[in-house]
Amino acid sequence: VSPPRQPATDRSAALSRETIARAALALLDAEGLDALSMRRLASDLGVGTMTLYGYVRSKRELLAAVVDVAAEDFVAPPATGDLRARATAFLRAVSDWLERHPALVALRDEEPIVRPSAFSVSEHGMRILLDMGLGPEEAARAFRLLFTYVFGHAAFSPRAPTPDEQRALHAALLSLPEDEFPAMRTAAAGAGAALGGEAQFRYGLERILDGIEARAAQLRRDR
Amino acid sequence: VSPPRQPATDRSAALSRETIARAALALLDAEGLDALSMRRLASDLGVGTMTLYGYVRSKRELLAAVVDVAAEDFVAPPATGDLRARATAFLRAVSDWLERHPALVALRDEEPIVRPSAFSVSEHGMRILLDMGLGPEEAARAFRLLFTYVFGHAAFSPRAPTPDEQRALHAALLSLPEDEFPAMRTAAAGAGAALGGEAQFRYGLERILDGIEARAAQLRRDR
DNA sequence: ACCTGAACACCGTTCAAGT
DNA sequence: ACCTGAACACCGTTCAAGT
Repeated sequence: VSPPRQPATDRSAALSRETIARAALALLDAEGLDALSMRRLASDLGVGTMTLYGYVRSKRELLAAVVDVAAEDFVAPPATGDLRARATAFLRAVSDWLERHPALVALRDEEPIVRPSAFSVSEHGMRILLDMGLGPEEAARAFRLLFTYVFGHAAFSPRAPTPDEQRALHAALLSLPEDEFPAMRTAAAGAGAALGGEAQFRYGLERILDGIEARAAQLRRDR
Repeated sequence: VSPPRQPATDRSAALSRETIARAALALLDAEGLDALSMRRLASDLGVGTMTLYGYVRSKRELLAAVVDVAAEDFVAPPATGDLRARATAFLRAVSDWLERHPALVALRDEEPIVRPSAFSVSEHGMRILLDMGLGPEEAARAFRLLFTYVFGHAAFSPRAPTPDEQRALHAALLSLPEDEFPAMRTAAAGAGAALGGEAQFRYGLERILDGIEARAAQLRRDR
Protein backbone atom coordinates (compact mmCIF):
# COMPACT_ATOMS: atom_id res chain seq x y z
CA VAL A 1 0.00 0.00 0.00
CA SER A 2 2.63 2.54 -1.02
CA PRO A 3 1.07 5.54 -2.79
CA PRO A 4 2.91 7.17 -5.68
CA ARG A 5 4.97 10.08 -4.34
CA GLN A 6 6.26 11.81 -7.45
CA PRO A 7 3.44 12.77 -9.82
CA ALA A 8 5.76 14.15 -12.52
CA THR A 9 9.16 12.46 -12.33
CA ASP A 10 8.77 8.72 -12.20
CA ARG A 11 9.83 7.40 -8.84
CA SER A 12 11.25 4.33 -10.53
CA ALA A 13 13.49 6.48 -12.75
CA ALA A 14 16.90 5.14 -11.78
CA LEU A 15 18.47 7.13 -8.99
CA SER A 16 21.93 8.50 -9.68
CA ARG A 17 24.43 10.84 -8.11
CA GLU A 18 23.38 13.48 -10.59
CA THR A 19 19.63 13.04 -10.10
CA ILE A 20 20.19 13.44 -6.39
CA ALA A 21 22.40 16.50 -6.83
CA ARG A 22 19.83 18.16 -9.11
CA ALA A 23 17.06 17.53 -6.62
CA ALA A 24 19.24 18.98 -3.87
CA LEU A 25 19.97 22.09 -5.95
CA ALA A 26 16.26 22.58 -6.64
CA LEU A 27 15.51 22.30 -2.93
CA LEU A 28 18.34 24.71 -2.12
CA ASP A 29 17.13 27.28 -4.65
CA ALA A 30 13.53 27.00 -3.51
CA GLU A 31 13.89 26.87 0.26
CA GLY A 32 17.46 27.71 1.20
CA LEU A 33 20.35 25.97 2.89
CA ASP A 34 18.50 25.16 6.10
CA ALA A 35 15.81 23.23 4.25
CA LEU A 36 18.31 20.79 2.74
CA SER A 37 18.62 17.77 4.97
CA MET A 38 19.38 14.23 3.95
CA ARG A 39 16.06 13.14 5.38
CA ARG A 40 14.04 15.80 3.60
CA LEU A 41 15.83 15.24 0.30
CA ALA A 42 15.28 11.50 0.46
CA SER A 43 11.63 12.01 1.22
CA ASP A 44 11.29 14.43 -1.73
CA LEU A 45 12.82 11.76 -3.95
CA GLY A 46 10.51 9.12 -2.55
CA VAL A 47 13.26 6.93 -1.13
CA GLY A 48 14.54 6.02 2.32
CA THR A 49 17.08 8.35 3.86
CA MET A 50 19.85 5.82 3.81
CA THR A 51 19.42 5.17 0.11
CA LEU A 52 21.20 8.46 -0.55
CA TYR A 53 24.32 7.13 1.13
CA GLY A 54 24.64 4.63 -1.66
CA TYR A 55 25.42 7.55 -4.00
CA VAL A 56 27.23 10.04 -1.81
CA ARG A 57 29.53 9.31 1.07
CA SER A 58 28.28 12.23 3.16
CA LYS A 59 26.35 15.48 3.06
CA ARG A 60 29.61 17.29 2.28
CA GLU A 61 30.09 15.17 -0.78
CA LEU A 62 26.50 15.82 -1.83
CA LEU A 63 27.13 19.56 -1.63
CA ALA A 64 30.20 19.19 -3.84
CA ALA A 65 28.06 17.40 -6.40
CA VAL A 66 25.53 20.23 -6.17
CA VAL A 67 28.23 22.72 -7.11
CA ASP A 68 29.05 20.63 -10.16
CA VAL A 69 25.49 20.60 -11.48
CA ALA A 70 25.07 24.31 -10.70
CA ALA A 71 28.23 25.10 -12.66
CA GLU A 72 26.59 23.73 -15.80
CA ASP A 73 24.03 26.47 -15.39
CA PHE A 74 26.45 29.33 -15.92
CA VAL A 75 25.68 31.20 -19.13
CA ALA A 76 28.74 32.90 -20.59
CA PRO A 77 27.90 36.13 -22.40
CA PRO A 78 28.99 36.58 -26.04
CA ALA A 79 32.53 37.98 -26.25
CA THR A 80 31.65 41.18 -28.09
CA GLY A 81 32.67 44.81 -27.62
CA ASP A 82 35.87 46.14 -26.10
CA LEU A 83 37.60 44.52 -23.15
CA ARG A 84 35.87 46.74 -20.63
CA ALA A 85 32.44 45.82 -21.99
CA ARG A 86 33.38 42.14 -22.05
CA ALA A 87 34.57 42.28 -18.44
CA THR A 88 31.37 43.99 -17.34
CA ALA A 89 29.19 41.49 -19.19
CA PHE A 90 31.11 38.54 -17.77
CA LEU A 91 30.83 39.72 -14.17
CA ARG A 92 27.18 40.60 -14.64
CA ALA A 93 26.69 37.00 -15.85
CA VAL A 94 28.45 35.57 -12.81
CA SER A 95 26.33 37.75 -10.57
CA ASP A 96 23.14 36.62 -12.32
CA TRP A 97 24.24 33.03 -11.94
CA LEU A 98 24.71 33.47 -8.19
CA GLU A 99 21.29 35.08 -7.98
CA ARG A 100 19.73 32.06 -9.64
CA HIS A 101 21.52 29.78 -7.19
CA PRO A 102 21.90 31.81 -4.00
CA ALA A 103 22.94 28.81 -1.95
CA LEU A 104 26.20 28.58 -3.93
CA VAL A 105 27.44 31.55 -1.97
CA ALA A 106 26.78 29.91 1.36
CA LEU A 107 28.37 26.67 0.14
CA ARG A 108 31.46 28.53 -1.01
CA ASP A 109 31.55 30.16 2.41
CA GLU A 110 31.94 26.76 4.04
CA GLU A 111 34.74 25.52 1.89
CA PRO A 112 36.59 26.64 -1.24
CA ILE A 113 35.13 25.48 -4.53
CA VAL A 114 38.04 23.98 -6.39
CA ARG A 115 35.98 21.68 -8.56
CA PRO A 116 37.04 21.44 -12.18
CA SER A 117 33.44 22.32 -13.09
CA ALA A 118 33.99 25.80 -11.68
CA PHE A 119 37.10 26.33 -13.79
CA SER A 120 35.11 26.76 -16.97
CA VAL A 121 33.47 29.83 -15.44
CA SER A 122 36.89 31.15 -14.48
CA GLU A 123 38.35 30.59 -17.92
CA HIS A 124 36.18 33.34 -19.44
CA GLY A 125 37.18 35.90 -16.85
CA MET A 126 40.85 35.09 -16.92
CA ARG A 127 40.93 35.40 -20.72
CA ILE A 128 39.71 39.00 -20.53
CA LEU A 129 42.30 40.01 -17.93
CA LEU A 130 45.13 38.48 -19.90
CA ASP A 131 43.88 40.26 -23.04
CA MET A 132 44.01 43.55 -21.12
CA GLY A 133 47.76 43.04 -20.92
CA LEU A 134 48.19 41.88 -17.35
CA GLY A 135 50.92 39.31 -16.75
CA PRO A 136 49.96 35.86 -15.46
CA GLU A 137 50.64 36.68 -11.79
CA GLU A 138 48.77 39.95 -11.84
CA ALA A 139 45.91 38.55 -13.90
CA ALA A 140 45.46 35.89 -11.21
CA ARG A 141 45.37 38.55 -8.47
CA ALA A 142 42.93 40.72 -10.44
CA PHE A 143 40.74 37.72 -11.12
CA ARG A 144 40.65 36.90 -7.45
CA LEU A 145 39.75 40.48 -6.61
CA LEU A 146 36.81 40.38 -9.02
CA PHE A 147 35.76 37.00 -7.71
CA THR A 148 35.84 38.30 -4.15
CA TYR A 149 33.74 41.30 -5.12
CA VAL A 150 31.06 39.36 -6.97
CA PHE A 151 30.74 36.73 -4.26
CA GLY A 152 30.93 39.39 -1.56
CA HIS A 153 28.14 41.36 -3.18
CA ALA A 154 26.00 38.22 -3.51
CA ALA A 155 26.65 37.25 0.11
CA PHE A 156 26.38 40.57 1.86
CA SER A 157 24.14 42.86 -0.14
CA PRO A 158 20.47 42.15 -0.22
CA ARG A 159 18.73 42.49 -3.56
CA ALA A 160 17.49 45.96 -4.43
CA PRO A 161 16.52 47.51 -1.11
CA THR A 162 12.87 48.45 -0.86
CA PRO A 163 11.86 52.06 -0.21
CA ASP A 164 10.83 50.93 3.27
CA GLU A 165 14.26 49.47 4.00
CA GLN A 166 15.90 52.62 2.69
CA ARG A 167 13.72 54.85 4.83
CA ALA A 168 14.31 52.68 7.91
CA LEU A 169 18.08 52.91 7.51
CA HIS A 170 17.90 56.62 6.84
CA ALA A 171 15.87 57.16 9.99
CA ALA A 172 18.20 54.94 12.04
CA LEU A 173 21.23 56.94 10.91
CA LEU A 174 19.57 60.29 11.58
CA SER A 175 18.79 59.18 15.12
CA LEU A 176 22.49 58.66 15.91
CA PRO A 177 24.00 61.31 18.20
CA GLU A 178 25.41 64.08 16.02
CA ASP A 179 28.63 64.64 17.93
CA GLU A 180 29.58 60.96 17.84
CA PHE A 181 28.50 60.09 14.28
CA PRO A 182 28.90 63.18 12.10
CA ALA A 183 30.03 61.29 9.00
CA MET A 184 27.29 58.67 9.21
CA ARG A 185 24.69 61.41 9.53
CA THR A 186 26.10 63.27 6.56
CA ALA A 187 25.98 60.16 4.41
CA ALA A 188 22.55 59.09 5.67
CA ALA A 189 20.87 60.28 2.48
CA GLY A 190 22.88 57.89 0.29
CA ALA A 191 23.06 54.89 2.60
CA GLY A 192 19.72 53.41 1.60
CA ALA A 193 20.52 53.24 -2.10
CA ALA A 194 24.00 51.86 -1.37
CA LEU A 195 22.55 48.89 0.52
CA GLY A 196 22.49 46.71 -2.55
CA GLY A 197 20.90 46.05 -5.87
CA GLU A 198 21.99 46.49 -9.44
CA ALA A 199 23.13 50.12 -9.35
CA GLN A 200 25.33 49.49 -6.32
CA PHE A 201 26.81 46.39 -7.97
CA ARG A 202 27.64 48.41 -11.05
CA TYR A 203 29.16 51.28 -9.05
CA GLY A 204 31.55 48.94 -7.25
CA LEU A 205 32.41 47.00 -10.36
CA GLU A 206 33.25 50.18 -12.25
CA ARG A 207 35.60 51.43 -9.53
CA ILE A 208 37.38 48.05 -9.49
CA LEU A 209 37.67 47.87 -13.28
CA ASP A 210 38.97 51.47 -13.28
CA GLY A 211 41.64 50.39 -10.83
CA ILE A 212 42.57 47.30 -12.85
CA GLU A 213 42.64 49.18 -16.16
CA ALA A 214 44.87 51.85 -14.62
CA ARG A 215 47.33 49.11 -13.69
CA ALA A 216 47.19 47.61 -17.18
CA ALA A 217 47.82 51.05 -18.71
CA GLN A 218 50.76 51.58 -16.37
CA LEU A 219 52.24 48.22 -17.33
CA ARG A 220 51.95 49.16 -21.00
CA ARG A 221 53.80 52.41 -20.31
CA ASP A 222 56.56 50.64 -18.40
CA ARG A 223 57.02 48.04 -21.07
CA VAL B 1 26.28 16.24 44.85
CA SER B 2 26.84 18.79 42.09
CA PRO B 3 30.54 19.29 41.39
CA PRO B 4 31.87 22.78 40.55
CA ARG B 5 31.93 23.22 36.80
CA GLN B 6 33.82 26.47 36.26
CA PRO B 7 37.24 26.44 37.93
CA ALA B 8 38.08 30.04 36.94
CA THR B 9 34.93 32.11 36.50
CA ASP B 10 32.64 31.65 39.44
CA ARG B 11 29.55 29.77 38.43
CA SER B 12 27.52 31.84 40.87
CA ALA B 13 28.65 35.08 39.16
CA ALA B 14 25.29 36.49 38.12
CA LEU B 15 24.33 35.48 34.62
CA SER B 16 23.47 38.30 32.25
CA ARG B 17 22.75 38.81 28.59
CA GLU B 18 26.26 40.13 28.17
CA THR B 19 27.99 37.31 30.06
CA ILE B 20 26.15 34.86 27.87
CA ALA B 21 27.01 36.73 24.67
CA ARG B 22 30.68 36.88 25.63
CA ALA B 23 30.77 33.16 26.33
CA ALA B 24 29.09 32.53 22.97
CA LEU B 25 31.66 34.71 21.18
CA ALA B 26 34.50 32.86 22.87
CA LEU B 27 33.02 29.54 21.80
CA LEU B 28 32.51 30.83 18.25
CA ASP B 29 36.09 32.09 17.98
CA ALA B 30 37.51 28.89 19.40
CA GLU B 31 35.42 26.25 17.66
CA GLY B 32 33.38 27.87 14.92
CA LEU B 33 29.73 28.37 14.14
CA ASP B 34 28.80 24.70 14.22
CA ALA B 35 30.03 24.31 17.78
CA LEU B 36 27.69 26.97 19.12
CA SER B 37 24.49 25.35 20.30
CA MET B 38 22.24 26.50 23.09
CA ARG B 39 22.83 23.21 24.87
CA ARG B 40 26.60 23.35 24.54
CA LEU B 41 26.75 27.00 25.60
CA ALA B 42 24.58 26.39 28.64
CA SER B 43 26.72 23.46 29.63
CA ASP B 44 29.88 25.58 29.25
CA LEU B 45 28.31 28.16 31.54
CA GLY B 46 27.31 25.47 34.02
CA VAL B 47 23.57 26.10 33.78
CA GLY B 48 20.60 24.27 32.35
CA THR B 49 19.85 24.84 28.68
CA MET B 50 16.57 26.57 29.35
CA THR B 51 18.17 29.08 31.67
CA LEU B 52 19.56 30.87 28.61
CA TYR B 53 16.04 31.54 27.40
CA GLY B 54 15.56 33.79 30.40
CA TYR B 55 18.07 36.20 28.82
CA VAL B 56 17.56 35.79 25.09
CA ARG B 57 14.35 35.04 23.31
CA SER B 58 15.99 32.76 20.73
CA LYS B 59 19.29 31.73 19.22
CA ARG B 60 18.89 34.49 16.65
CA GLU B 61 18.68 37.07 19.38
CA LEU B 62 21.74 35.56 21.04
CA LEU B 63 23.69 35.96 17.81
CA ALA B 64 22.66 39.62 17.59
CA ALA B 65 23.99 40.11 21.12
CA VAL B 66 27.22 38.41 20.06
CA VAL B 67 27.66 40.98 17.29
CA ASP B 68 27.26 43.76 19.85
CA VAL B 69 29.98 42.46 22.14
CA ALA B 70 32.26 41.73 19.17
CA ALA B 71 31.82 45.30 17.92
CA GLU B 72 33.40 46.57 21.13
CA ASP B 73 36.52 44.71 20.09
CA PHE B 74 37.19 46.80 17.00
CA VAL B 75 40.37 48.82 17.35
CA ALA B 76 40.35 51.98 15.24
CA PRO B 77 43.80 52.93 13.97
CA PRO B 78 45.16 56.42 14.72
CA ALA B 79 44.07 58.93 12.05
CA THR B 80 47.55 59.87 10.84
CA GLY B 81 49.08 60.31 7.38
CA ASP B 82 47.32 61.25 4.18
CA LEU B 83 43.84 60.05 3.29
CA ARG B 84 45.08 57.08 1.32
CA ALA B 85 47.19 55.90 4.25
CA ARG B 86 44.28 56.42 6.62
CA ALA B 87 41.93 54.44 4.38
CA THR B 88 44.43 51.59 4.12
CA ALA B 89 44.99 51.51 7.87
CA PHE B 90 41.26 51.55 8.56
CA LEU B 91 40.48 48.67 6.21
CA ARG B 92 43.44 46.70 7.50
CA ALA B 93 41.97 47.18 11.01
CA VAL B 94 38.54 45.95 9.91
CA SER B 95 40.15 42.95 8.27
CA ASP B 96 42.17 42.18 11.42
CA TRP B 97 39.00 42.48 13.47
CA LEU B 98 37.23 39.94 11.26
CA GLU B 99 40.21 37.62 11.55
CA ARG B 100 39.98 37.78 15.33
CA HIS B 101 36.27 36.96 15.14
CA PRO B 102 35.85 34.87 12.00
CA ALA B 103 32.29 33.87 12.89
CA LEU B 104 31.16 37.48 12.40
CA VAL B 105 31.41 36.90 8.68
CA ALA B 106 29.15 33.88 8.77
CA LEU B 107 26.70 35.72 11.03
CA ARG B 108 26.58 38.67 8.65
CA ASP B 109 26.00 36.18 5.87
CA GLU B 110 22.77 35.05 7.53
CA GLU B 111 21.32 38.46 8.09
CA PRO B 112 22.44 42.08 7.76
CA ILE B 113 24.11 43.59 10.78
CA VAL B 114 22.30 46.85 11.35
CA ARG B 115 23.05 47.07 15.03
CA PRO B 116 24.00 50.51 16.31
CA SER B 117 27.12 48.90 17.77
CA ALA B 118 28.38 48.33 14.21
CA PHE B 119 27.88 51.98 13.25
CA SER B 120 30.86 53.11 15.28
CA VAL B 121 33.10 51.01 13.05
CA SER B 122 31.46 52.55 9.98
CA GLU B 123 31.88 56.11 11.23
CA HIS B 124 35.66 55.94 10.83
CA GLY B 125 35.50 54.71 7.27
CA MET B 126 32.82 57.13 6.16
CA ARG B 127 34.80 60.07 7.56
CA ILE B 128 37.76 59.25 5.32
CA LEU B 129 35.64 58.98 2.17
CA LEU B 130 33.90 62.29 2.83
CA ASP B 131 37.29 63.89 3.48
CA MET B 132 38.43 62.64 0.07
CA GLY B 133 35.78 64.91 -1.39
CA LEU B 134 33.09 62.41 -2.31
CA GLY B 135 29.51 63.64 -1.93
CA PRO B 136 27.20 61.91 0.59
CA GLU B 137 25.59 59.59 -1.98
CA GLU B 138 28.84 58.53 -3.55
CA ALA B 139 30.61 58.19 -0.21
CA ALA B 140 27.88 55.76 0.83
CA ARG B 141 28.37 53.71 -2.34
CA ALA B 142 32.15 53.71 -1.96
CA PHE B 143 31.83 52.70 1.67
CA ARG B 144 29.60 49.83 0.73
CA LEU B 145 32.07 48.72 -1.95
CA LEU B 146 34.89 48.65 0.59
CA PHE B 147 32.70 46.85 3.10
CA THR B 148 31.81 44.23 0.49
CA TYR B 149 35.46 43.72 -0.36
CA VAL B 150 36.68 43.33 3.22
CA PHE B 151 33.87 40.96 4.16
CA GLY B 152 34.20 39.12 0.87
CA HIS B 153 37.91 38.61 1.41
CA ALA B 154 37.30 37.38 4.96
CA ALA B 155 34.56 35.01 3.80
CA PHE B 156 36.04 33.61 0.63
CA SER B 157 39.80 33.77 0.84
CA PRO B 158 41.56 31.44 3.20
CA ARG B 159 44.38 32.87 5.19
CA ALA B 160 47.79 32.84 3.55
CA PRO B 161 47.79 29.72 1.37
CA THR B 162 50.45 27.17 2.28
CA PRO B 163 53.08 26.15 -0.27
CA ASP B 164 51.29 22.81 -0.45
CA GLU B 165 47.96 24.44 -1.32
CA GLN B 166 49.65 26.60 -3.91
CA ARG B 167 51.38 23.63 -5.50
CA ALA B 168 48.14 21.60 -5.50
CA LEU B 169 46.24 24.35 -7.31
CA HIS B 170 49.09 24.88 -9.74
CA ALA B 171 49.11 21.18 -10.57
CA ALA B 172 45.33 21.07 -10.90
CA LEU B 173 45.37 23.95 -13.36
CA LEU B 174 48.20 22.48 -15.41
CA SER B 175 46.25 19.24 -15.76
CA LEU B 176 43.35 21.01 -17.47
CA PRO B 177 43.07 20.35 -21.23
CA GLU B 178 45.09 23.03 -23.03
CA ASP B 179 42.61 23.68 -25.83
CA GLU B 180 39.71 24.24 -23.43
CA PHE B 181 41.48 26.21 -20.70
CA PRO B 182 44.28 28.23 -22.28
CA ALA B 183 43.86 31.26 -20.01
CA MET B 184 43.69 29.24 -16.80
CA ARG B 185 46.85 27.40 -17.80
CA THR B 186 48.64 30.63 -18.59
CA ALA B 187 47.73 32.08 -15.21
CA ALA B 188 48.47 28.87 -13.31
CA ALA B 189 51.76 30.26 -12.02
CA GLY B 190 50.06 33.12 -10.19
CA ALA B 191 46.91 31.40 -9.01
CA GLY B 192 48.43 29.93 -5.86
CA ALA B 193 49.61 33.27 -4.48
CA ALA B 194 46.31 34.93 -5.40
CA LEU B 195 44.32 32.44 -3.30
CA GLY B 196 44.42 34.66 -0.26
CA GLY B 197 46.53 36.14 2.47
CA GLU B 198 47.88 39.58 3.20
CA ALA B 199 49.50 40.37 -0.18
CA GLN B 200 46.32 39.48 -2.06
CA PHE B 201 44.22 41.56 0.32
CA ARG B 202 46.50 44.53 -0.27
CA TYR B 203 46.51 44.09 -4.06
CA GLY B 204 42.72 44.21 -4.21
CA LEU B 205 42.44 47.06 -1.76
CA GLU B 206 44.91 49.14 -3.75
CA ARG B 207 43.00 48.65 -7.01
CA ILE B 208 39.75 49.65 -5.31
CA LEU B 209 41.27 52.70 -3.64
CA ASP B 210 42.83 53.68 -6.99
CA GLY B 211 39.36 53.51 -8.53
CA ILE B 212 37.78 55.55 -5.73
CA GLU B 213 40.55 58.16 -5.74
CA ALA B 214 40.22 58.54 -9.51
CA ARG B 215 36.55 59.33 -9.01
CA ALA B 216 37.31 61.84 -6.26
CA ALA B 217 39.88 63.53 -8.50
CA GLN B 218 37.37 63.68 -11.35
CA LEU B 219 34.77 65.26 -9.07
CA ARG B 220 37.31 67.87 -8.01
CA ARG B 221 38.01 68.68 -11.67
CA ASP B 222 34.31 68.94 -12.53
CA ARG B 223 33.60 71.19 -9.56
C1' DA C 1 12.33 36.16 40.15
C1' DC C 2 14.98 32.87 38.41
C1' DC C 3 15.87 28.43 36.95
C1' DT C 4 15.02 23.79 34.79
C1' DG C 5 13.82 18.59 33.18
C1' DA C 6 10.93 16.36 30.02
C1' DA C 7 9.12 16.27 25.68
C1' DC C 8 8.59 17.29 20.66
C1' DA C 9 10.04 17.57 16.18
C1' DC C 10 13.95 17.69 14.02
C1' DC C 11 19.41 16.63 12.44
C1' DG C 12 23.74 13.30 10.08
C1' DT C 13 25.44 8.95 10.14
C1' DT C 14 26.57 3.82 11.67
C1' DC C 15 25.08 -0.62 11.70
C1' DA C 16 22.97 -4.71 10.64
C1' DA C 17 19.75 -6.41 7.95
C1' DG C 18 16.46 -7.02 4.27
C1' DT C 19 15.30 -8.05 -1.15
C1' DA D 1 23.43 -4.83 -6.22
C1' DC D 2 20.57 -1.88 -4.22
C1' DC D 3 17.89 -0.37 -0.60
C1' DT D 4 16.44 0.55 4.30
C1' DG D 5 14.56 0.77 9.53
C1' DA D 6 16.36 1.22 13.99
C1' DA D 7 19.45 3.37 16.82
C1' DC D 8 22.80 6.88 18.51
C1' DA D 9 24.21 11.25 19.57
C1' DC D 10 22.97 15.42 18.57
C1' DC D 11 19.75 20.12 17.49
C1' DG D 12 16.14 24.59 19.01
C1' DT D 13 12.28 25.46 21.52
C1' DT D 14 7.56 24.80 24.22
C1' DC D 15 5.58 23.65 28.30
C1' DA D 16 4.71 22.96 32.88
C1' DA D 17 6.81 22.89 36.90
C1' DG D 18 10.14 23.54 40.54
C1' DT D 19 12.68 26.92 44.29
